[in-house]
Amino acid sequence: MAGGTKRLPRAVREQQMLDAAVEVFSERGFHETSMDVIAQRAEISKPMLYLYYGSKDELFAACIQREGQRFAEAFTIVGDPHLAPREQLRKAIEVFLGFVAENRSSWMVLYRQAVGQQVFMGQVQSTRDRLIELTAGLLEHSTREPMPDQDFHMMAVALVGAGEAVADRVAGGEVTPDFAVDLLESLAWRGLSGKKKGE
Amino acid sequence: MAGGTKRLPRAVREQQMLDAAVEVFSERGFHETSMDVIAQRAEISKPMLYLYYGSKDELFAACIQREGQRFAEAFTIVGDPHLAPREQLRKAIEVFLGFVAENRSSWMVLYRQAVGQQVFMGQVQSTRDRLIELTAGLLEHSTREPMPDQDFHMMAVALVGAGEAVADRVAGGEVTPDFAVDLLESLAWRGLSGKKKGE
Amino acid sequence: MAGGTKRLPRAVREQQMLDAAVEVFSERGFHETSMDVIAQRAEISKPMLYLYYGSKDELFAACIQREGQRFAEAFTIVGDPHLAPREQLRKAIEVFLGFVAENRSSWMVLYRQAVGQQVFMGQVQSTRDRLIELTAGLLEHSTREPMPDQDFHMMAVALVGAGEAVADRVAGGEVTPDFAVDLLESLAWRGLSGKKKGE
Amino acid sequence: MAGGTKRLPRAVREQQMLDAAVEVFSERGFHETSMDVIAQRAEISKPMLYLYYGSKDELFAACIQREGQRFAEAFTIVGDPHLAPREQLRKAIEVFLGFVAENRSSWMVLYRQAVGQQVFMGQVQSTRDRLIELTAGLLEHSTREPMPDQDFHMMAVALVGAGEAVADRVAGGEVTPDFAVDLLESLAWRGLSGKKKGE
DNA sequence: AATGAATGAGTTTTCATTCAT
DNA sequence: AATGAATGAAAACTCATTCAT
Repeated sequence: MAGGTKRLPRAVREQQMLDAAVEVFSERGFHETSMDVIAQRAEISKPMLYLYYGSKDELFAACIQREGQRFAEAFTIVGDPHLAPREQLRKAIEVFLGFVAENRSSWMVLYRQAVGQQVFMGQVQSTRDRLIELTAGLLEHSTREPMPDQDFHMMAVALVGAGEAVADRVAGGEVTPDFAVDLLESLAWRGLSGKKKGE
Repeated sequence: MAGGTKRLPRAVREQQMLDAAVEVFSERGFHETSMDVIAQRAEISKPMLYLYYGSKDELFAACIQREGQRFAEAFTIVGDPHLAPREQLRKAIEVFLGFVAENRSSWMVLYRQAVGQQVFMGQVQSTRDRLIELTAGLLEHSTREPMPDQDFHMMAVALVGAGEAVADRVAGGEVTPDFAVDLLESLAWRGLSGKKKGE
Repeated sequence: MAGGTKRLPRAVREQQMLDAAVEVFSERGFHETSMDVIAQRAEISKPMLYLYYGSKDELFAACIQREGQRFAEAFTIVGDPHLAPREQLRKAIEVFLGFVAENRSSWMVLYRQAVGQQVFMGQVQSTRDRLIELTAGLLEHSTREPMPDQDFHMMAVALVGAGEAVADRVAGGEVTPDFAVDLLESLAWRGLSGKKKGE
Repeated sequence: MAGGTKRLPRAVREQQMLDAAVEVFSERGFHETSMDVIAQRAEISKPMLYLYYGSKDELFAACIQREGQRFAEAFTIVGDPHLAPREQLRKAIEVFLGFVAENRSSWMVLYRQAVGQQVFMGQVQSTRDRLIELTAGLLEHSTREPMPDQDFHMMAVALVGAGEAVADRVAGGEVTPDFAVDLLESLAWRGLSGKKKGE
């Protein structure tokens, strides 16, 4: 009878909770965040959190999961076979940095939070691996240079690493996504030898 | 039977403690590590830890500090003016990955641990920044392409990011340092356009 | 076997905890009392104490607060304007010593505990000050002697001090409240010059 | 050979330590004071403290002891049989408040510190008792009113209580010793009925 | 005579987690 | 379906106290 005790369908509640969790985790970090605070933010009681997610770890995992999902989905467009591989690579970089720029508070921080929590490293790595494989594939189709797969893979590792580093700066507002895209693309294709600003 | 409860001079104990701390922190992560465990590993009592380092945070900071120091020192060789800038860059990459390969359990993990602990980000960033500036300088002297400083800086950010990503793989034993050095150098100079294995 | 682990409404538990806390603090003193012991005495778990009161200091403050409150309330009767000032003063002394006699284990000891704990001195002094002002007012209206306010105030300080000292003896069972009331009243009015027992 | 390690005769060291201890205890309170700090202040090592005083409690006891002694000694003058009893009482009040005024940082605080530490209450009480007996004796010889000893004793309790309360104000600088002496003497002899300022 | 080095034993405090309603 | 009430378990930190030199 008292106000505020709504009966909501499960799916809605779940999202409401994840929203709150992502928010708080991203603001304060995993360990600094207590279940109390998440419950408060989600405007539900702690037992509800446990009913739906079982434990703090599982809740955090669910957060990474969902955000990773959204991230991955952003890349579906890249596979467009109408585009030349080079175009696809550029597109991929755009999508990546674009996503980061628009979701800094949620994804970037979750990402940076999850890294360093041994327990979740696996999940992060798996999201990252998907990105690396995607990149490796694009590289392979974009160049005539014949290289062993292994090389493409490691090159993709390096490029994604570069991308993440730059993404941090984008998220921090230190560079514009546009500038960063050019820079990364240029790095990928020509390294220092051919970088020409704005070209 | 265990190593003996000797009276050691302060300086020695300090290092002994840091050794243990670096070890445990690197194995379990900052939050998952209790002072109790560090004390056990160092074969001393908890109060000593506090006597010497004041708090868990300060102890961890001291770890980062020392390892960062060692890391930085490894680079002193790079400044050698007898070498051409390109040689210097290659040398720097070698040093970087070499250090990581030989200190995986301590530095790499500390590095990865410290990131994501808001409080220590500053310290990590400052070590990283030194590396970035060093790199930016090398880039600037290695190319004839005229670019704004800002561009060199961001390019260095990207390269260091790539280096860190590759370093993770080196630390994980997935690639040899040699291979990784070639790859990074190649990326830096020619990007994909000119990568030729073993060249 | 022990009193039962029931779910009690907040307000009830709060009092239960304060009761236990006052008891233990009064028996052992502030510093000698651990939260563990209070929790045991209250038959609840330590986290509850923290949930309700936040910290040991705050809990102790709450104790002083509540007991000070009860003490102050005992004096409401004194303000009765139907009584002559002299009657009021006597009444006040009666109330004061009566309260102490009946609440020795809680108030007197808290009072004596709180003094000497720098942090809580303020709170004690403020309760004491109320008493002093009350007394000063009564003195002022009870005598024809014109004196500066300052004098009444300091005289009240002295009388309250005398009252506290005697109260200690009352609390210790060394004198009866009745005897003590006569003595204090006599001291207040005539000093040694006119003390006549039972007059 | 290094400076500062003097060999001092036992008696000197003892006083040096007590001086430091009284100082620190009075500044910070018993529980808030650590042996470390006392040792530092005394410019000796902690083991010395233990060698000389055995334990923190014993050290504090020694502090009270010494200060109580000094206090008691101040009263030797009072016993002067050349003076009339009334004069002696006035003198006693003067001595008491004078002592407090000049030793506030040491004695007053120790006094206020010791009260409330159950363990030392006994010692404080015994110093206080000496004062009360002294006072009771003076009262008995100062008045013609015949009263049971018990009455004199309790009257002395009250007066000493008043004295202590006023002493606090003197120590706090809220009143001058002179004013306070008049007030207390007046209270003792005439109560409110006859107080005449400056008379 | 004197001390730097070392610790056992507690204390407060904080959470993730679960009943009982 | 939902929650206020409750706790077990552990972590950081402190201090009086004692060796070994």
